[in-house]
Amino acid sequence: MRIAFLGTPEFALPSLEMLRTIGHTLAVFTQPDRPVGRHATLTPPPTKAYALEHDIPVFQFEKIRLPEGVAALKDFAPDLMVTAAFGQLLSAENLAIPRLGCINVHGSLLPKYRGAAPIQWAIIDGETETGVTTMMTAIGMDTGDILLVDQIAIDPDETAGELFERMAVLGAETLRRTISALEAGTLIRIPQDESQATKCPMLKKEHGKLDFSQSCASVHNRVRGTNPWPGAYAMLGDEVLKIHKTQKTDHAICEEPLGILKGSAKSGLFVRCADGWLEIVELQATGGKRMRAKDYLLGRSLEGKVLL
RNA sequence: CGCGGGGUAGAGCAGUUGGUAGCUCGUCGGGCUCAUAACCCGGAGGUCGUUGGUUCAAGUCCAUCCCCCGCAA
Repeated sequence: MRIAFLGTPEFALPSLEMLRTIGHTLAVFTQPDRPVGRHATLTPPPTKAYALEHDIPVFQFEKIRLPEGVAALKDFAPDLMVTAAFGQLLSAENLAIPRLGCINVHGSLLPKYRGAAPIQWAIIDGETETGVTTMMTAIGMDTGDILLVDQIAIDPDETAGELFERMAVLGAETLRRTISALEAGTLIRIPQDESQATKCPMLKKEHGKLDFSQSCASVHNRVRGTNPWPGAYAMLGDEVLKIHKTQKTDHAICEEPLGILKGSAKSGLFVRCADGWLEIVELQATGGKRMRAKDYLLGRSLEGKVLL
């Protein structure tokens, strides 16, 4: 088949690779190169880099809904369109181009966690299970009919980055099964139950701000759900302290103020949350490298200081 | 040339007005203890990121380059 692949970040790579390996004729449509890093170096999206390596034609549009995007799609004349973390909304005109329609790979058990960062939000919310859903792309935000679903368990200490990798691989498998069912004519479309639908917002920097008036579990989930991006943090005086990794403890609590720190290079670093002490395992001070909290404490003490 | 912090022992840091480099941990050896994230004694380990300059003397001042990181995007 001729397949137009619309995807941008790492999450889309395993799916793209799967399609190439199977031997479909591909074209990649992705976001324009973006400035990245301290010197704002213009960087191509991962799917573009992959496509270039494998001689797959690449098209980049700010908005594929606009006439040039539509024209490019029509020009490629795809049988099928596949989207995976594309990052742009499609128009009815876009969707009408491929004869077999458009399939989306989404990182949640729809209709829950519609939106931009379903994997992270599932972890932040403390979910123990999530999954990949393939669906017929519709005009709304992840509202199309469900095709296939694969569930996956979330490890209690798993970070969003780790789950991302596993789900990207799973997503490719779910997509493979979906397409082969499509070719076999055995796909069943199941409308989403709107009453069960939830939407999650795009993740912003502020979503990484920790709140120690919450439970240890909530703070821990926030830390792993925002790792590696945007990263969890708290204020230590007027400096930002990034917190990369935490661990639950069973330390007894008294009347300590929330957010207060205790510990040493030997024992480790602990912060007081609503219902207990949470160990801070890895952190990063402003201007410093990411390091184990115990290493950080070799050079300076945080005993009695308070995180806000 | 977007703003800013930093490169000193294996690790994390300190180093005051320029004058033979310190702290905590680890490590090695010895001791003590029922035991310990315990304690005591002793040792090894650094041409202080690069290159050049100022000076009787530079980790410390100046210049340059390399590398790491936070913010912003």
